[in-house]
Amino acid sequence: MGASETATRIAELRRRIEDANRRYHELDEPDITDAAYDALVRELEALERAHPGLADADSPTRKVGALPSGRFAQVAHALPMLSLGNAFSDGEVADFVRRIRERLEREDLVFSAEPKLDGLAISLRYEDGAFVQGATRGDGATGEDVTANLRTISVIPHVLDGDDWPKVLEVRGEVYMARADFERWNERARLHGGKVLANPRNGAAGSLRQQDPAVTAQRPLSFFAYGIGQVEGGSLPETHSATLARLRDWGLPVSDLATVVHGLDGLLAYYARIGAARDGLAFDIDGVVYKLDDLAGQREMGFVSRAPRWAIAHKFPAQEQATLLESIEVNVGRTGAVTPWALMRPVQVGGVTVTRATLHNADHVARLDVRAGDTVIVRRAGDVIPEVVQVVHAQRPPGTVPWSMPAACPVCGAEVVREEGAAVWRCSGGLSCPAQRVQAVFHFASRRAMDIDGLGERYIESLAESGHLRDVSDLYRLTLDDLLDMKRRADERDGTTPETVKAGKVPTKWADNLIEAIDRSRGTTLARFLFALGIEHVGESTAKALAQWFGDLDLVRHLPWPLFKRVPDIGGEVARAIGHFLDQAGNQAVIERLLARGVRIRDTHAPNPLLRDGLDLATLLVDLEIPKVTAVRAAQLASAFADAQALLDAPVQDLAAAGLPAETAEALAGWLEVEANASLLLRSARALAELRARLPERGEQAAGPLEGKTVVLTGTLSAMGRDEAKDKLEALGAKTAGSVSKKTSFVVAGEAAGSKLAKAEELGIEVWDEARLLAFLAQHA
DNA sequence: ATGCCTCGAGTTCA
DNA sequence: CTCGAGGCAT
Repeated sequence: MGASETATRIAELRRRIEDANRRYHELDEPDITDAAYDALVRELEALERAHPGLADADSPTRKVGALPSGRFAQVAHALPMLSLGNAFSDGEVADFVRRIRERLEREDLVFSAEPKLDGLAISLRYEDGAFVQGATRGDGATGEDVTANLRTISVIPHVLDGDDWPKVLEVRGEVYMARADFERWNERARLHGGKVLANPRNGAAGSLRQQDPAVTAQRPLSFFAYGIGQVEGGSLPETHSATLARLRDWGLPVSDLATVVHGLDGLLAYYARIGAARDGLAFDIDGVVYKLDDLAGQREMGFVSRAPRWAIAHKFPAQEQATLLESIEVNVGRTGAVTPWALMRPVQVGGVTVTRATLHNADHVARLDVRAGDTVIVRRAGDVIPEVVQVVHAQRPPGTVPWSMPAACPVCGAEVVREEGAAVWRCSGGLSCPAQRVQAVFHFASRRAMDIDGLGERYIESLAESGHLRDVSDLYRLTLDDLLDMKRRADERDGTTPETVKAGKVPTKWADNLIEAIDRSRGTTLARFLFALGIEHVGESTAKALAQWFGDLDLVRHLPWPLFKRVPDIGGEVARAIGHFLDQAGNQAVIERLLARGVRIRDTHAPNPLLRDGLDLATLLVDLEIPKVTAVRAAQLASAFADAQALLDAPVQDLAAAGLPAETAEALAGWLEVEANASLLLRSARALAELRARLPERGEQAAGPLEGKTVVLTGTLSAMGRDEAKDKLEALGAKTAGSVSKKTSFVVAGEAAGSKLAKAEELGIEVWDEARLLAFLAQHA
């Protein structure tokens, strides 16, 4: 970089940092992430160090934070509130420790370590044990008087406990909003139209800045004390840790994660420990803070311009980062759902490189107002999946255009349509769309469906392109040659042909394995088979229910849709979707071919005798969803007519004679006149009779020990996988659910159980550890 | 009609 | 995991 370029860069950095300061402190609307801000400051500091001639007394590196906004009275801090230097790596922490060791000429250093809350730094002034004034940090020397607002925070004592406090005591600490409080607040705000807060930090800052303390009082704010400022007329202990203990004695909240550690190893171990616990903490933190514990040492170390030399903030890798959104593409899913996703310039977030993130649906894109060319903020929240949180509107380049859903499917060109009132847009191409076909096969082969190991999306695509795979039944007639041909094409297409293949050596082991995996999948269960078909609304759980209640593929595949409503948790929508799927000749043909090519269902059994209760004409009439025909009317009809045929043959006046109001009789007659309705009624009645005939006597089925129990699994089990545990519990009659509610019988918690365990404790639901589960399984094996 | 509670579907990276 | 939406009890 030349001298003039350096000067330009320095000016640019100063301008951007000042702008960010203004937004952060005065507007409570940060437009860049903390990590990006830190990076700017560090770059500027480095340049200024390297080019002392370009230093400037007005540079933001010489100030701490921005000037107060002026809406509150100003308060000069008796002792300045300083910020901390940052460390982003173990090396920087080691440098920090080394600097202290060298200056103090001491080997064994004792530090006080504590989490660094993501909130708002404030100072509380107590005189004669009474809270008299509270102020924000402001620029470090002068802050804003927010005493009235701070008084509304219940954990801040108005009067200190005990009587051994100094006459004047300034307590430094952080006002924050706990995550659960933040969530609860926003939930209510969305429901009842209050102010929705962007994140806990902004929530805390904004709440403390209210002109009306009554508004602040509504906000769920908390506080932790972490240090002291001015002290007069009394003395405090000579170590930081003892000072914290004293503050706690006086009734001030101090984080119980604050502790004393020894040397560099102690610091790094603390960092690792808090980092591991981070997601489970009740509040957001962005790092940990280390302070030399003895005050004599602190005094000896002193300060550099804007921070103490005896303390440092060790930051966690950012979980939020800004990056450039290069384009918005769309994906076509198994059901034809067209979902937009963001393609971004690679960025490190929470330790992994993120390049893509889902944008869910068109409404979501519109809500975020995100466009190609935007700078966006990406987050990896508690889980792994990255998410675009926010657009930095201030950094939008000119000439961007709002994104819109393409009118045609990018894969097959069919029209993209949206159902009335629905959120998702779908490709109308159905199975003639190659993308939907590929996804359908991928789903069929997936682990929870037919479990064909080794059949990935890339292979399926290639098989479909070359015409070897038109539908899932073709899987069962693939030959070794088909697979080798497919692989050759795929490698050519992607330019991934291995050198060994070019040299004439064609590996076939993988193909043998795949053929074997396909063959193994021929023996399957009814639940897996039904799930694998990919019927709309039929996921794993509904497929299991269908299998359990009907027990036989031949029965299921010829059942008219109203009969499916006899299964608990299947209503009109789902029943119709199943019926619609089965009504299509093409789908029946696929099932036929699957069976012809060797797929065998191994757990066929008689229908569940509990079905008996709903297998009558009255229930059928309700299930058919005939306009105006309620349960009461259906019962009247069922007792007045011998069977469905009799009902069908009845003239309107007979219907009325059965006790129906004229309006209902007419609606029913009109419905019966439609040919399709009449035949559905007859088909359903026949199916009902057949199903009835197949029902076994209501006998005492071997009820499992967990019959009627709903179990939720969470965390990692060591002795078995989650799926295995799930199967075993279900074999004993339990129902396994994905989330904890008051209906949950008990929760099995493995290692590192998270929110579900917390929820269980909150609801007072029984929790089993792995040992208890194993013991139970062993006992009932 | 309203408010749980579940299920289904789509999704990321190593 | 998170959203949206279906099922069902109230």
